[in-house]
Amino acid sequence: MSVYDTLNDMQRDAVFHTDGPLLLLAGAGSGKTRVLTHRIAYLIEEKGINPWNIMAITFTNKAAQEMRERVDRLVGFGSESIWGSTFHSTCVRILRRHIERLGFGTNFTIYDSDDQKTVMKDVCKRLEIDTKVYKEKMILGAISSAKDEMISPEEYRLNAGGDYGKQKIAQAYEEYQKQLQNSNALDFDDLLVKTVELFRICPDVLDYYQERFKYIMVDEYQDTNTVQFLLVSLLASKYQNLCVVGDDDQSIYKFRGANIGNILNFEKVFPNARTIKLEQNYRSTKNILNAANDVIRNNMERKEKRLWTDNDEGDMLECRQFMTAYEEAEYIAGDISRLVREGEFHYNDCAVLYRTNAQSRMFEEKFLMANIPYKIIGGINFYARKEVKDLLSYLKTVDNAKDDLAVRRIINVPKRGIGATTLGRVQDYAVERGISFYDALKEADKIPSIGRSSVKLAPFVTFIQTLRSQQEFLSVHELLGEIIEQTGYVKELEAEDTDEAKARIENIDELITKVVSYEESAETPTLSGFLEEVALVADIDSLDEESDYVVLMTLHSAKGLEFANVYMAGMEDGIFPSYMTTSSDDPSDLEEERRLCYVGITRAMKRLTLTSARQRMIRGETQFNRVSRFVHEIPEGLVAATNEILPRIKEMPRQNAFAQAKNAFLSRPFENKAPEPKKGEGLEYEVGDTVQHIKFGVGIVEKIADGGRDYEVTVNFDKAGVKKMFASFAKLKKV
DNA sequence: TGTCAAAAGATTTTT
DNA sequence: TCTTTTGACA
Repeated sequence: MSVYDTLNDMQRDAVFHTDGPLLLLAGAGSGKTRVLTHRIAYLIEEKGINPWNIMAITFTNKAAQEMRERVDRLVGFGSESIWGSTFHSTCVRILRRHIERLGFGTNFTIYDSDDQKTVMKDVCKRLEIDTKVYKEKMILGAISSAKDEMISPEEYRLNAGGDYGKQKIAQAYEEYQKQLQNSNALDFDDLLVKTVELFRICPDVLDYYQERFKYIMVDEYQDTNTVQFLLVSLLASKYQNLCVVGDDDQSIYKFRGANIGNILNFEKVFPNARTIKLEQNYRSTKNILNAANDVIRNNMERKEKRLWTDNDEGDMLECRQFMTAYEEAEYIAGDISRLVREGEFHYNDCAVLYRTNAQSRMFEEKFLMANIPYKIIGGINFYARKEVKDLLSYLKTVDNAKDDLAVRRIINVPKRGIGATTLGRVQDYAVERGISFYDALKEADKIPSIGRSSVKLAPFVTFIQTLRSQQEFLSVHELLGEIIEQTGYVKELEAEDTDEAKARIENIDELITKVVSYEESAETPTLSGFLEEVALVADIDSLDEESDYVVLMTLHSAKGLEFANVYMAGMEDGIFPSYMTTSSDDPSDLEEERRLCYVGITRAMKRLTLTSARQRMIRGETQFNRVSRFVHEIPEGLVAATNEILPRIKEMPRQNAFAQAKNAFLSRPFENKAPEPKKGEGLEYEVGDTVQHIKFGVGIVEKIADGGRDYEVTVNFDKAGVKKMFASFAKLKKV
């Protein structure tokens, strides 16, 4: 009996197929993590591969950590030398060693989206781009998409042709890259782009990593974009030992450049690739899985497959509509309280999933009132909060004074009486001489236009220089402490004495905790090391299964997780699927939403509740929404409770909203206004048969007529008399 | 240079 | 609705 005997045939196939390219199409809950960990274990134990030669790319840092732990349990050694991380952190690690070949310093900083926006604002000002016409965000979006496809500024300009707008973007793109280079900074996309560039320009470096990563595994492959694909194929091109795991039905990041072609064309790029499908689900009950299957079935662009499970039928799905989002949240809070009280679930078995982060607020409020421990994942990244970023900027300035953004962010925090005019003059001086902003500050007394303002700048420079000189004998948390002390940052907040200020102090305390725990866990803790770790953590990485709390997050964040008891909230047309996709003329947008719904449903192991509200406040306006079309795609037979709304109306809708409101009130779950044609399947009864109807009772079929898309059935009911109805709608059962 | 109020913008999802 | 940005004024 070996550990591999517990796998099913398909899984075992995948584990034993170690050499040559392998495409693993793994449905939701089909045990792909098990396959990956066993595969790694097999490589190490049976094939004698050095763990050092194995690379596993996962979607989050947490997933990588988990994988390592599980391999450790199987093999007992070597798991720590497996290279397991996300695409982004992999690239950072490589670039820290070799980026000098591309003209950057190895201590480059990583710009987050806030930083990007600041740079872009500056670029627009410099190029005199009217940001009312070309929004910074839109330009950045265009640049990001270009980078996803490895399009350089020059190429972008050439592709733009005579299009004035695109020419402008090309200009901005070029200038933006120049600015980043000057600041020795890379944005998220650059991490990938520069790594591919590095491999292309330096075959010796590529060769080194090809030798290093003889066995490569990529998880969540359906969400990789073109650059990521290039990166992987470059690395794998020598030994071809590449195993990618994905599920086209769970591709939910197209908006971020994910290229589903990476899955669909895998066999073309690697002609001798083997494909293995995992279709047995081990996670969910039959009812939940069937619901998921019936929803995803409506997508046209997909590889046909149907997951199955040996698990029990399980409970029916719950489906509830409420008057307001308020009541919806109250119900979910109450339901969780009840289930925990009755001992059926723990808090950490429960998750509330929603489409947009904004929806979390209501739940937070209700959970607080109901005394339910909870954790919200996502929203504003911890490290993006103002107070945290301020302090990090100090650390960054000490670490790498080329990071102009960090320097400029903190130069007047706390207030040092340094204004925009002075900063502009320093900036001009820096540009003139081709030196960094900070270096210009150091020479402030030599800048003639500044005059007496240089007196204000000097203490700042001295402060940073002092910290730098102390850096070698201070630990990171001592350094941070010094900054907080010297700047009086916390003192200032304490003086404010507002709830908001208190929350900020808490965040700062948490930052200190994070620094300390970094120093405890890292082998050789350094300032740069800490800053690097911080730049790439996702909120989801902080999720911990040990703590007993309910998790609240977006459907996107939920990918790859599972919970015994799942609530999908805000199941309303216009929310989910979002208004943007329902009004889009590209039907594939809606299909992505449906995949997101599929991801949501398949997170649930035992119990799934879908909720919606008839009226909901959005941006200060009351909206009336119908129950989501996705809910209608779930067969009635799988659902227990449906619409239990009491017809009480708290306030009359405004006149102009009346028609909209009427529509919403008229819509009920499961009353499909356009029933799915099920003609092809035929009917289980014919003329003369006795049938059962859910409402009208027993009757005899008198006539079946071809009604075009559906059959029109005439039935003479014992009690209700003769009725005409559509077959797929009436759901008649033969008795 | 700093403060306050008005105006604009946002809400689709994220490394 | 709530937050962020802008602009006027002290």
